[in-house]
Amino acid sequence: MSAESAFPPIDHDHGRCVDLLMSAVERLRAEQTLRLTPQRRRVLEMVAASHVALGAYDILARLGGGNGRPMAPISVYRALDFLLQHGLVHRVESLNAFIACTRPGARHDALLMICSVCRRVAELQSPAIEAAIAASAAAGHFLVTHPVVEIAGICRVCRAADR
Amino acid sequence: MSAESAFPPIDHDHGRCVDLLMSAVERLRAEQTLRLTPQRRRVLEMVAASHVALGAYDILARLGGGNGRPMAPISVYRALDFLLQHGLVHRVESLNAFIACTRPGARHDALLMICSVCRRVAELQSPAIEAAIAASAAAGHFLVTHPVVEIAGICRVCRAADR
DNA sequence: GAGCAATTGTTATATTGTATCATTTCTATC
DNA sequence: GATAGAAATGATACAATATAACAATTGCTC
Repeated sequence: MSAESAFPPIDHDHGRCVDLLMSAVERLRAEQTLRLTPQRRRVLEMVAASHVALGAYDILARLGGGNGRPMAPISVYRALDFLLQHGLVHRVESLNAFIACTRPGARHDALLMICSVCRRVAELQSPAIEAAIAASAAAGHFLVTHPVVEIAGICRVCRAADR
Repeated sequence: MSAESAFPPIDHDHGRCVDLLMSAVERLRAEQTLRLTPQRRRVLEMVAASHVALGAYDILARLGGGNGRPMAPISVYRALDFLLQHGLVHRVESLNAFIACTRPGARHDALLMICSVCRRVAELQSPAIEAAIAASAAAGHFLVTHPVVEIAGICRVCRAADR
């Protein structure tokens, strides 16, 4: 996702975002062993449907009236763990929340920008940041397993709206 | 703190680390309005005494037998908030925990490396990482207020011990 | 359809963090 | 030193996030 499209207008057609993600997931599923059960799919769709990071209990609340009785928290966490492991969602550590991955299939660490006004989270691509982290780590003989980069601030849309 | 000294030997003289921090804090306090009350000081010393990030409830447990009855959680959080605001500790988002700042006085965002083996956390200085983040943000017209960088991995000491 | 692994259900509980209002302590000023 | 306002702390309750443990079910393979 380019820097310019990272924070789309608030009222854009978000259905397209979801469709893009789900079709990417379909491709993955067709190719191989991705057991995307109905529950997992519902959680993924829920996360994908939001540009705002959702907490596990947000998801839980919105899934309530699905089939029968509401899911237990542990079930949501289990679904999220699965989705995390398969690179379909990212955990936002500084929010204790989750956001859909914009590049499913390409397993990667996430660089996130988090708008403190509209609360939306955008995924960023930056070889420069990754390289700088790798260089620092190497200098300290530190073996990187999972870099977390979460940049809090104000997105271009909210900055523009503030004038 | 240089990359080489970021993760000192496990058995180094950690008293020196604490002393260095506390004397830096003393200087701050002498210079100006830093109301370092006994409670706040005890929490700071507790955090400074550990290379491992401490959760609020860890601190709570260790402070128990101080004066009279144990502190309430809210008191620990209040002390931590104060210390955060004055740049004496950093919050480790991915651990829900806190680590002493190694450069008190110089208000700054923290770049952290977190060893998943020994659980120690080291603060890193890297203009390159900061510049790369600033550049990415600028490209996306994103106004950075608080960059979070927490690099999980294995420190040089634990890597060496693993051979 | 029998056996095994993976998933989900159920219940309970652990961990992390805040809200609210009362009380105490500190500081500045008279 | 008395005193009033601000800052800090105490006390109680509760909210929000996350996991443990074990039972039941589903799906896959033979």
